[in-house]
Amino acid sequence: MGRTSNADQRLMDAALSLIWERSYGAITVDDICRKAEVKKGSFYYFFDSKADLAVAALDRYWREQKPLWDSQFSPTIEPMQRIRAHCDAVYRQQVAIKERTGRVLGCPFCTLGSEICKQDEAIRAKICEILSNKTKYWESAINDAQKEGLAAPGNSAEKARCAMAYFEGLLAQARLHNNAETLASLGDRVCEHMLASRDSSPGKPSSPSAPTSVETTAPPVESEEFDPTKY
Amino acid sequence: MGRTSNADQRLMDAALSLIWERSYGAITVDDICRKAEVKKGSFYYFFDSKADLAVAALDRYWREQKPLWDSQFSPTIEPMQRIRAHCDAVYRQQVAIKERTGRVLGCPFCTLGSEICKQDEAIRAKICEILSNKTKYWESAINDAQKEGLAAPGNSAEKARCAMAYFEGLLAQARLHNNAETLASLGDRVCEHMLASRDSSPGKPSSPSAPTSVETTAPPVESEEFDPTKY
DNA sequence: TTGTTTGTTGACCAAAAAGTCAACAAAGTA
DNA sequence: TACTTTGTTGACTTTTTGGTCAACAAACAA
Repeated sequence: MGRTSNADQRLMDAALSLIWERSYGAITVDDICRKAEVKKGSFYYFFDSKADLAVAALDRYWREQKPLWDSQFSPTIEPMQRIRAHCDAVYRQQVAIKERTGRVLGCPFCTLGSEICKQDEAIRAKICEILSNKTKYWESAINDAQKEGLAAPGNSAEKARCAMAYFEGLLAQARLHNNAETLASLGDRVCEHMLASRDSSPGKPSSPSAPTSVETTAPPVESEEFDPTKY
Repeated sequence: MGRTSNADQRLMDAALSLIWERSYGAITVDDICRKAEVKKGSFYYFFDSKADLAVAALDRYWREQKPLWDSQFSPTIEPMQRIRAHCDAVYRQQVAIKERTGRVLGCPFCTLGSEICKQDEAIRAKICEILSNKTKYWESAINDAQKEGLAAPGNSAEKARCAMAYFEGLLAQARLHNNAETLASLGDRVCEHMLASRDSSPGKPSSPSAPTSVETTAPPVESEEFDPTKY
């Protein structure tokens, strides 16, 4: 066997919380080691780099959260109630986080995803994978709600994608303004949105373009030379 | 008078485009100088730090964009058409950006705001200021639409905030997945959202809590010690 | 032409960051 | 007990980054 350790787990915990609170680019390997109370030598014993650790930390966090999602989105619960309860839980989570850290932190996956989507493909792919899993819970609830006439008809995958965009947009706003109270009505707003939104492409029965697919076409040329601001 | 220069403007342009394409934390002063073709000595002649430059760059970009917004949201245009045209323009902009850079970049203000909201108060405040300006255009269009019965009644400031959250959420999603085509229906979705969404607080005629106000209460204690992941 | 103001440059320094490694320590095992 | 595996440590090197500065250059004014 040999010596045992949980230093790798302490590193993942520290990395996730620092990334969530600050940002990926703002923290260093030393910061993570300090918070985890692990020496740098041990860091490189377990992980190749900060990016490598980040992927592991995200994966671990999602695996930790999954049972909660399974219970919140249990088929034994009324479909719209699943989403409402989830939103309420997220609201309470953000309030609690603010009480401890002084800050509303929003969604770590979306915040980090926006930050590094160009920088690190492994992290981006992991975030897409997790978000795609989350979407399945929403989609399933919407399907069930539609069968009972509790949600507007239409492509449920598209509806889930849009509802989550709305949900995540409100979370990002709360983070920026450091205001959790705008999330008090999160469940109301999101449920209302799904009740109302018609399908944007009513003629098409099945979606021709997979919405979760990743379109990572190569840049046309060295992107260093281009200037996105010229529009 | 003395020698003239546009190095400060080249620096602002370079900074904005690098931040937009990559992220704030991923770029260095040297990166910015290289792209702007300015030596580091000149950088520090004009700006105190990367954060200082970022604030100036954001301000400059918004002042450049404002005339476009004024024309898109002109009162001479049908209120819902203003929002639709704006969404369409953003869609086309993102397509064009992807063609040149190989990437859908989303909204620089929201991406950066999410990244640095805890890190740099000056940048955060500037972003809030700009976003608050943007909200005014949406709010005014919604007010006019409500007068004509083209949008659901209710607190227009709240409605503008939520519509923008939805809009920005879809943009962030497009950035993460590097897929501009999900934005093709941006205008449809956003307009439908505003047509449908009732007021979340129907009893209250005026909003008691200002939604744009920034709630920056001090952290309860050294936030270094806390762990947001324990929820 | 001299002087003043404004901007430019490259060499330089200091600090911070990443990354390496030989020696050591703890656990189980033959 | 000796051996093997697994993990820890702190001192170390290298690289990157931020930041400074004296000397120089261009523009205009007296």
